[in-house]
Amino acid sequence: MASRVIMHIDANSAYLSWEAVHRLQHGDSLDLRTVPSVVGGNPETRHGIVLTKSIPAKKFNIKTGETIWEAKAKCPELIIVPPNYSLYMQCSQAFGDVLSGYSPLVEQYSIDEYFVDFSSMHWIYPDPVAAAHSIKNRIRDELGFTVNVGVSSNKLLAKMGSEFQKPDKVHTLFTEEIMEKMWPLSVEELFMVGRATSKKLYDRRIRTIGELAGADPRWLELFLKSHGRLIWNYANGRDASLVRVNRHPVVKSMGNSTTTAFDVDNQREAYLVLLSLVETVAFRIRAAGYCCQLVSISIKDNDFLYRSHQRKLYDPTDCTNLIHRIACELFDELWRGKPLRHLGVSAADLCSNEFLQTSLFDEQNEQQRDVDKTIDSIRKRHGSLAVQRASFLHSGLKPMTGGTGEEAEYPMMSSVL
DNA sequence: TCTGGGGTCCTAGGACCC
DNA sequence: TCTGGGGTCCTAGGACCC
Repeated sequence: MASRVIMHIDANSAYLSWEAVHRLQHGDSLDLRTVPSVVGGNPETRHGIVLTKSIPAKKFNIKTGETIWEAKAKCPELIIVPPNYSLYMQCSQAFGDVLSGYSPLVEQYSIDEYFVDFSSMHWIYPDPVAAAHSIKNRIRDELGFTVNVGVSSNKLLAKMGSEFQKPDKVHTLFTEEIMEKMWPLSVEELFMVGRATSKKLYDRRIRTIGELAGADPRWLELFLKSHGRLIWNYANGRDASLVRVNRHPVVKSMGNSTTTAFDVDNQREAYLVLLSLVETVAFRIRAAGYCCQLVSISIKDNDFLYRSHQRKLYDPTDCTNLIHRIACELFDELWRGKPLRHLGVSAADLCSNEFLQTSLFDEQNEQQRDVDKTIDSIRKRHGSLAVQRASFLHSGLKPMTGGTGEEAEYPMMSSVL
């Protein structure tokens, strides 16, 4: 088999770059990328973390995921802009459209990352590195933001390559370069080695990707189970996964969650928050033509203790009221009275709603489904606030919580490339 | 002045059936 | 009265990704 050519294209500081480009296009004179700045939430509503940072902000040691407050302490003149997800969806789309002009084999991996398979393109683009530069420059010149491109023979190595020096760079990481370019890096730089795994590895004197690659995989499996074998293969640059073109978004679950602006300490308020989450979740599963057969809720108390509870359903459903009723029952079984800062609802075990059995004596009757359908169509036409439940009036809560504004057209990344 | 929100996959333990 | 295994399903929690 001819060797494969895979590219991974990653937008540099995606949210922040897109925000910067958008502002420049709308007459702003300041380019956010040139000053210490972050895209982040609002601390007043307890959403205050850094989502993306500019490169000058990185020089102040500001990290993604830390609080706005910590970031400000490191850099008082830091500029903070709130996220605008529907803008990011559009940028992401435009990004993908450029890539589709190069190869039909394009896979969106997340909002700011794509894989492109160039294996069969060698007679159009005989030099993959030149093609990578062309992609990088075209996106920069036409869309106004920069990307990193990793070029290799599989997805894992291409992805690792795109992480090297940023921004606006092309890097290769072919098999013969692994030893020199990848093995000296610390283990936590390897895809799928996070905090917990890197601690276990460090405890056992494995600090670099090279040391992991040289370890005995059977020994790794003793304390990391199957994950040990996975990261050992990755450390050795082995990955046979394919660029999944036209992959039908086989979504496994749809959920929404929210950190409330204040602690929720009574059942009535909790039910209302759950309702606003279920409104969004149920709307999304109906819009995608699904029914769910598993409802789960999660809570986080004011000590950040996280717990969840779920229930399998006998009849699949996409009905707002029914899902909400189940969520409330699950809540009563789960909650032990501690004030809560976060609630979530998720619908899983999705199936098509095409042949949904309608039983006559439950909440899933024809009328109920018609009501949901009607409300959905009004919301699609006039926005999510066009119809809202009376229970939210004067509640201080949003009638629909969660979601990004637009439906994402791609599946979320999975742990296996 | 604390610490988001969207996902996927894996594991361990218990229930239940044969 | 006291004892098998194997298989599947369900649930809770944890790890990872962006």
